Amino acid sequence: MSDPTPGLNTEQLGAYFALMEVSSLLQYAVDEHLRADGDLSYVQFQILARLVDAPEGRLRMTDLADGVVYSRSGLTYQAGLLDKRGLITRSPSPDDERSVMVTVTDAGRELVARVLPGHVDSVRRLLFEPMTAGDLAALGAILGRVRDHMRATPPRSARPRAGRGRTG
Amino acid sequence: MSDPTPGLNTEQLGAYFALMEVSSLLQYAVDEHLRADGDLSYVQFQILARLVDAPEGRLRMTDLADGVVYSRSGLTYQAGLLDKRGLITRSPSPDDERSVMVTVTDAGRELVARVLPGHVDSVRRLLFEPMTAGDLAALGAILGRVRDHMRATPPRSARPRAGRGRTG
DNA sequence: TATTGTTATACTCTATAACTATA
DNA sequence: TATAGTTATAGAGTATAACAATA
Repeated sequence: MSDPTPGLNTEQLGAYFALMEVSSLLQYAVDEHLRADGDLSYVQFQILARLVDAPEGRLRMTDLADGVVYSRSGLTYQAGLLDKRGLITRSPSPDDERSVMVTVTDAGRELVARVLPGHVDSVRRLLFEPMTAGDLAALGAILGRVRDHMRATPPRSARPRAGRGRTG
Repeated sequence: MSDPTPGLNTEQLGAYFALMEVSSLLQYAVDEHLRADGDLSYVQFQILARLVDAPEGRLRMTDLADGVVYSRSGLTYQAGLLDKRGLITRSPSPDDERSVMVTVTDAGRELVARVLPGHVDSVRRLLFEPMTAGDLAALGAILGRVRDHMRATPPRSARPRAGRGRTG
């Protein structure tokens, strides 16, 4: 990786490392906040945030698993934790008896509301503070394109969609 | 997060989400490869790569812990695994009897060499394929600046440097 | 006293596989 | 048969605290 980089030039290598370090530091900082402010992991926050954003505050387990990179059992585990804390409820779906509807409770909404300002504040301080308006536009455009590309690129060996990896 | 976003506008939110998703997908893909090609986790690869890059292929434990986001005990654990596999050796430092010098073995170097092409290839396919030369330059510049900013920004409550988090 | 590193330990998270039930 | 979800279980990883040795 010093010089004889087989395949990536210096500029690419720098961008790659910067990306990984930035996201890792950001992830770390955000996670720390969520834990301190609301005793939530990043994953748990994502689940709650998705529910808060969903119509009527509810989604099926499958829909949740589809967004959060996760195995089904992992989601069940996390949902169990959130359920135990009274932040969500789970009930059988009327449409499809196999499905489980997950619903945010008021307590869940309150927690998200309580935690969001600090979360957003970290992101602004760490990520956006050193950026110009032009940087923001460029970054958003580039990363948006990359994300679409990644979503469209099969993980080398095609895999079933739901649960982006290692589905049991 | 739907509309009444307290503090981040739509553009910022989009860039933030894109960044997190891109890095998460990339991390995931790269990790999968390292495991398949060399039975290495990303962290283990980072440790080996740093050693390969170091003069004479060796670093003190502290220097390693300083680069890889880690607690000391976590590094000891990982070093133990790499040691057991014959990829590194550990020996007391002649200078400072407290320190431990970690050295990559030939087997360690070979493994890194074997794994690197696939690693680099994933990164190119996923991250750089959809980017123009201009994109690359812009991304590198912006993220480089952000990284420097993050490194300089104390984690809200100042902390000792080594072991970027929760040092005992 | 501060620093370096290890150990013991407990805990969180994730994945796998087997299972139930509905479709 | 395929899909939705749970459970049991095992394994990887990480943090904390106590510790030993050296500075």
